[in-house]
Amino acid sequence: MVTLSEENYLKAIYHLGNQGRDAVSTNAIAEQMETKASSVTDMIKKLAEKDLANYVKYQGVSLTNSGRATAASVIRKHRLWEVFLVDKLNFSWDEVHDIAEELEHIKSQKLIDELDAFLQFPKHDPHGDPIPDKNGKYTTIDSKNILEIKIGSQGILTSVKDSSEVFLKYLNKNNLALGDPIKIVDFEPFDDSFTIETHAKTMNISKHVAENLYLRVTNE
Amino acid sequence: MVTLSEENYLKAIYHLGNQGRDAVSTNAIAEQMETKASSVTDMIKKLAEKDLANYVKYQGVSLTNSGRATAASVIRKHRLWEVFLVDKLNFSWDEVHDIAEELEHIKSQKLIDELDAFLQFPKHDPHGDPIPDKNGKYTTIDSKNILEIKIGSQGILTSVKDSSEVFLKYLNKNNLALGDPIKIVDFEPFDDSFTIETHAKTMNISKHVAENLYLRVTNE
DNA sequence: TTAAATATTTAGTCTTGTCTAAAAATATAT
DNA sequence: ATATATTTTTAGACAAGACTAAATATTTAA
Repeated sequence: MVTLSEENYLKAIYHLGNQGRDAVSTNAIAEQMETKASSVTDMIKKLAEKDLANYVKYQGVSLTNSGRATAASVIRKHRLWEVFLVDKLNFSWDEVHDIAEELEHIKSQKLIDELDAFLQFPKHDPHGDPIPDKNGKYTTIDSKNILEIKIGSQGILTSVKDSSEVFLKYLNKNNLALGDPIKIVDFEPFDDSFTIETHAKTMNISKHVAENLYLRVTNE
Repeated sequence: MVTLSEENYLKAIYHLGNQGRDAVSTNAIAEQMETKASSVTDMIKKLAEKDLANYVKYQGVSLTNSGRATAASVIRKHRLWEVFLVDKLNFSWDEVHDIAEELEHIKSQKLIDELDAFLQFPKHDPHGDPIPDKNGKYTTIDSKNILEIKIGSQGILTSVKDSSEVFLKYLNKNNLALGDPIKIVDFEPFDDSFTIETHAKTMNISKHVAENLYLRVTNE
């Protein structure tokens, strides 16, 4: 039996270290989970005890196959519930994260299978993140963030890295949504900002915004 | 902030004592919640401290308006989620209770409002129990259990008192479902059993079954 | 290659919710 | 009306999960 708190730690380790394969530091987990390093050490020991994590003192932690499967399952549930909230219950993409954080811990295999079918087996959540299948596998779209794309290229906005409410509301305000075509028009070295063109509008975005927007490049 | 455990105690008190208005004994709560009387005493003190319950030592506990509203809200969520599981996700009525016990604690007013609308504002859950509205109010159907109904009367099965899996599976096996017309054909004083007629079939049911079936009498 | 800085772990404490065993109050029965 | 039984509360303990402060490793820099 995996507790709610253990599931949250597994998720953090999964996200921080290449799906939990790489060793992740105690401090990195503490920061991600907004908790103290000593609490992390305590929990890591419990995860190792349950064979969910590989732990060597002072050397960080990685996930076992079992831990990775559990983490992927929680993430699958989180993202499916997000799709449900947006597609069926009229939530917007900036409102769903916190509720999905609760729903992801509901324990029922049939529930998640039926929900998946009800939503017609979506492949991505409302922020463009891939939804793992029952075996934890998912296909990643070949997309790059704007910092990595050549000036003059065009692409389709496929996902956002930061899913926080404040960032998503910024995108709403500027009429940017997943699926929008975007062209990288210019780069300004003084402040590392970009000029992009979308729909009919041309706008300037900061480096901080640019690195959170991922495009599937269609035209370079 | 009301914790998950507090919500469960409020629900128990609500169910045991006329929507929490009557004083309920410590032992009754302990039995309902499958816990120990000493644990109940501890929790009751916390509920009283938070002004969710009225508590006088050795005299039982009842709910305050605030406690009653919280309990009704949890029950509302439980029953709406049950409708969701049955109507949208192909669950049968004997599979939904345990999952709804988890879902009822998800905290989001918008979630429950939107779910209610998505389900088209259902008035009853899959077991015929009424769903409280946003203010905790609900209308009860005028129904009676079979022990209270005259021999020869007919009615429609509107709800079941026991929602346990084992009882519901018994009803499934015997092709009894909410909405079915039922006629009380005979009573056998030797073992307090009843003969009932439903659809084309005549069957015998024990007293224990009879007292868990509620009918809206149509014809006496 | 040591000294200083940083990261991690340990030890001890706290809160929540539970438990057992004992004490106290209430209810029941002779 | 008093002894017995039952119910309820109290006292003390425990597990999970978190925290602070102190100790120990590891990393970085002079």
